[in-house]
Amino acid sequence: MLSVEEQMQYIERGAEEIIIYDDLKRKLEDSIKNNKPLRIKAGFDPTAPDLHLGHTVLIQKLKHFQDLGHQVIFLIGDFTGMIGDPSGKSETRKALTAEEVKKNAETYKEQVFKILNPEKTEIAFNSHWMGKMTAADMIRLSSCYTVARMLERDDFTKRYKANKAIAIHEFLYPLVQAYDSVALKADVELGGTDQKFNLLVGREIQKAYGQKPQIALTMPILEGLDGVQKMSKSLNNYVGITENPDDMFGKLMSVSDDLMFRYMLLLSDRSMESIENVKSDIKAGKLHPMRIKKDFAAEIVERFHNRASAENARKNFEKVFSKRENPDEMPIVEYTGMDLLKIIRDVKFAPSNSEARRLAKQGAVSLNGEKVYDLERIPEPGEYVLKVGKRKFAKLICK
RNA sequence: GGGGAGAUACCCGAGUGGCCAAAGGGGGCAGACUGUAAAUCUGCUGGCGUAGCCUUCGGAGGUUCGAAUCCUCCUCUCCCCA
Repeated sequence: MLSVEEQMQYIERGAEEIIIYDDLKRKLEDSIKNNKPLRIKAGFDPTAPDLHLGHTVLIQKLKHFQDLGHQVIFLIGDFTGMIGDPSGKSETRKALTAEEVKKNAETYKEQVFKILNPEKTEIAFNSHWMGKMTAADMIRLSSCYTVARMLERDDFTKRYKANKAIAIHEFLYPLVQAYDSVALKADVELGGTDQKFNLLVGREIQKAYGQKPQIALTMPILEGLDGVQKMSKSLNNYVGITENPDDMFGKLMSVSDDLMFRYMLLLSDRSMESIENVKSDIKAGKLHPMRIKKDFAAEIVERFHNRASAENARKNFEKVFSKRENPDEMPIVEYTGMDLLKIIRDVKFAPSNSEARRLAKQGAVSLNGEKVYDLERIPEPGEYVLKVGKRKFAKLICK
């Protein structure tokens, strides 16, 4: 086992904040002394089973702990998921059934184990203990925390001040999450910076239940492809880890140069130093940012797929976007006597006729490279490449 | 329990009887430019057989030639007082 200092160095890397730093050292010391691994908890919401790169920031940190020989606990918040959380700015989350949760959990495992070692990972569902909790238990739990302290949470304060609704059960969620730490006897809980409050509540509740408070370790929130808002599925600015190589590569290439460095810091294993070097080389004109970006995109694709598909994605990208050629592979569709409008609708290149007409009007529709404005037209029999917008291609066979 | 304010398209938000498919911004999409960068510029952004028609302004009724706008009831949210 590595020394405390060595472990700390590894743990600290990329972390936003560690509360309380010195306590973590102490826990590590004890762990070494007693040859007892620390219990590292991270919770995930089962409502969105598709993980994206934003989640992987946290999962990689879990992996670091795992590499150091600690016990990683992957907690699935199925209890909360089954209740459904109508809060927040995003649309109402619907309550999930037990089956859905189970299915989502399976998907989760599949994805997470691309990074974590399944043999060494403990998977927990909070319904195991939350489901058994009685109303009396819940009230007892609630009594451990005050409204004033609850309102310290940033988003609660904001919504409160902005006269937005806060439902009572939203106050309960942090408590439930905190109680998970009690049930799991967590030594450390990981979360994004947006989880800081909840992680801290965990400390308080653990104390109230006679446990030593966990260490709260926060990781930065990864910005989405827009570079401003956090990466999330609902904002559609994400790169899913199960996406196909071409999309993954393309999305990573569409990112701004500044964001690329940020991604490198949080998603790659490159050292801070090497990232700084690349940055200054680009500034000095020694390196072309596009080259670096391609290498980086390939690196990520390789992690979730393999080397061959990463290289293939790079080639496809260069072909379609750099050289403006057609991709090697595209869906083949066959029609007889159908006009373009219907064809475009049929291949789902446009969600409505109006939208298809709009696209044509704007010069976004082309057949064999020639722009088409009249969608009523029925193509002569033959083979065409139909292109709509920048990235929708189909091989069209008309009879 | 009492009093008041409010619910508008993906989001924010203007609109208080016809000129409203509904200003403006954000987002999104498309085109130009490029490194598919970013930034910028331009256009589009409910649906349909695009002439014109149909459905939309929390929900249900009503008044009116005509309602997002007026009335009644309902649902939900916020504020103040208790």
